[in-house]
Amino acid sequence: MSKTDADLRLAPPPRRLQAVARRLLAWYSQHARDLPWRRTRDPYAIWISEIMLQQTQVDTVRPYYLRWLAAFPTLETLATAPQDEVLRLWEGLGYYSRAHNLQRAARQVRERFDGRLPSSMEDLLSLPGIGAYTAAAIASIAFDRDVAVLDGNVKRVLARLFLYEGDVKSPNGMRQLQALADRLLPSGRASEHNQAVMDLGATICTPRRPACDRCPLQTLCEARATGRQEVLPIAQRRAKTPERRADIGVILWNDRVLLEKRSERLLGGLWAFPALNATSLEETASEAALRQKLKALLGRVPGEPKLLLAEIKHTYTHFRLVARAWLYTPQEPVQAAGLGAITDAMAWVRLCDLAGYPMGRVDRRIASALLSQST
DNA sequence: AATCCGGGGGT
DNA sequence: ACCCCAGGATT
Repeated sequence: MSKTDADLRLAPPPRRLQAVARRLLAWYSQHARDLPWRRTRDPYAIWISEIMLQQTQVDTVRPYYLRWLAAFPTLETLATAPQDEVLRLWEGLGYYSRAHNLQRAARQVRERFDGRLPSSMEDLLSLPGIGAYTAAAIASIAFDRDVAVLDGNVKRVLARLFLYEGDVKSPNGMRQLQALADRLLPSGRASEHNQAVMDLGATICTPRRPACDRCPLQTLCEARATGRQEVLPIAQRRAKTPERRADIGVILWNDRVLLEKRSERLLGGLWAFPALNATSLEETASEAALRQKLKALLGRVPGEPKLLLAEIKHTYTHFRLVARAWLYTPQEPVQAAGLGAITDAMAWVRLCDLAGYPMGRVDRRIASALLSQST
């Protein structure tokens, strides 16, 4: 294995690490944020918060966390909840596999660990949805284990503090920084220490325009000393997202609309209006092609679209979607053929019940447009 | 190692 | 328009 120049410099002496850790704890004792999941020692509640906080900011998570704990106060209530209810409470947070994995893990904990969340890294890592970061966070915060977390905040703080100029998102960068985080961890104080580094990254050592003048580590920071705090950490840029188009069918029959339950990985388990997605980047989806799909679903043609209900642009992680939602109001009864095709993955849903069906952003906005239009 | 997976917030 | 976020799973 070859080490890069960036790696070679990443070996601060123990004395300096100690000084950093000491100042961090002192700062945290005065400036810790008051967060709902810091008012509990319940491992289940801490687990929920950590899953919600994956790739999601504190202010976004806060209301979801409170609502979730009210609906599912214990691991047992989560394990036995209907999937639609779990997804409904997750709706809007994104990365819906997190919600699926939470419930799968809750059921595994019931079977394998007597209903109590395990405290060892090995057992935590064996649960779905729990990776290196989350296992370390739960082990340290809920169980006071001496393990160091490494998340986006920690990577940024360490890269600046110790002038790490490698790619912090590469496997090698992760390895180097995890080793450094491990060395920095003061024994017996993992919970406070980990949260201190993350709070510092979230409030002082921010991605842009860090507030070095308020930083407890300003005199110990190599990036600050060399004026590099705005350019570190270095991470590879993501490619530009392509654009895709879709035509979406809103079939209104009496006071009901047809929904499908998605089985794809994207938005899996959520309900959606029947859609025809363009298969290639250049191809334009068309209302005519959508009508063919709807005919297959209904067993008959849905008729001409009554109107273009909405045009919605939405950005996902890897593409931008431009979607047109067409409203169809078939005159002939569709239930004879339609209900024959109804499975667990399809439903004719009353307009007043739409809120109870978990959906992604695009379909929820279509549902809102439909509700405001039909009143 | 690269790609997929959402949605919101900040600049 | 672009980057970031208390990342993990899959290929």
